[in-house]
Amino acid sequence: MPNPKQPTPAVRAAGGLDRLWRTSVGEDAAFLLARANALSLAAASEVLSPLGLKVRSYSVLALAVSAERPNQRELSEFLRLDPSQLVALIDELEGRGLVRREPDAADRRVNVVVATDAGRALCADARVATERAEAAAFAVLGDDDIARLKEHLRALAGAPEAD
Amino acid sequence: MPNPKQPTPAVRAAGGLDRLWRTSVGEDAAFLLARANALSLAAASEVLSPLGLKVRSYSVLALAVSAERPNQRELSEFLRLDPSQLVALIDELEGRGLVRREPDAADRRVNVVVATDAGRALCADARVATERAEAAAFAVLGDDDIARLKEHLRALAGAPEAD
DNA sequence: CCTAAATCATTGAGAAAGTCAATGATTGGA
DNA sequence: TCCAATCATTGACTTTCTCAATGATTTAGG
Repeated sequence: MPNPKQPTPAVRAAGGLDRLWRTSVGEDAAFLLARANALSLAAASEVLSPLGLKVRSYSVLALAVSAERPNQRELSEFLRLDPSQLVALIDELEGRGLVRREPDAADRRVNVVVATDAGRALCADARVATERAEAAAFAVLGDDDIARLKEHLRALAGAPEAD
Repeated sequence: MPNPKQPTPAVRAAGGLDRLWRTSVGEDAAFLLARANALSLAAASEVLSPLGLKVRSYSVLALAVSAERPNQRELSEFLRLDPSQLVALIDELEGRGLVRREPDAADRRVNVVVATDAGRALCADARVATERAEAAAFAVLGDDDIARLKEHLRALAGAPEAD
């Protein structure tokens, strides 16, 4: 039996990365957040790609589907994207007929981004796909853990207090 | 008093983005994760930049400081970076004398990445800076909420079970 | 042994994403 | 009416991501 004090080459080869988890980095909340995010992002990307969507374009589409009629600046701020990235994103969605730029009646500088019927349909599909993927990614946690986690993330993410 | 049924232009102009939080996107765990991560990343970047570090290089440095003597493949897997990105990252740290590539005695293909004394010193500074920033970013949560959140994130991030 | 397949670090190229400054149209306030 | 601010857009530039290919080395099978 190998000496457990020093990790043997065999241990290092096996499952393998556990010893790095024991470093300070593995305790760092920012790192955990980044890693969890990377995994969830990868899971979502995978199920969205057959629909011709990326996580980014899906976020825009989903907000365009909502009744809130967001404009580009609001999307930019909410999604933390540069306004110029929004332009490209919306150009692409609009080119595919999923979304429309509607001039704001009250302010002609502003474009409101609205989903078309095709956009709504695709968004619905995308939503069931990502919800399934999300459920799988979060399956390591129990339902009330997930609920608690979401509450905490909402607070961190700067969501307004629940009414 | 304006009719609360329809958001008035005044409301939309004010704090402003609350109504987007009420969409399905604002309930999506993946979105919350992404947004919380973006904020924590921005906070860390800000305090690291005066030290000449980015979040990426700090992660590598912190792991190089640990006693675990990670090699490049392990760093790549743990940090979810392409091996080629590690090369560039380590080149830069090594050029600044913060880190050293040591040939692995047991396998000559492998480089172990170890921090120099200068690297340890800088990492210590960076650590207090990021810990302070992290504390500020997580201050909206109470201490035991933070502990719970970290547990959940560890599970999501694929950390091994605690012993 | 010896060869074949696999692994590690590296290079390089091209796509995607992020950052920033400048512009034209429009609005709102002094 | 004029001036500063705001919105969407463009363009340039940097950084990051993703992939395929390579040389050195190790491992496994015959």
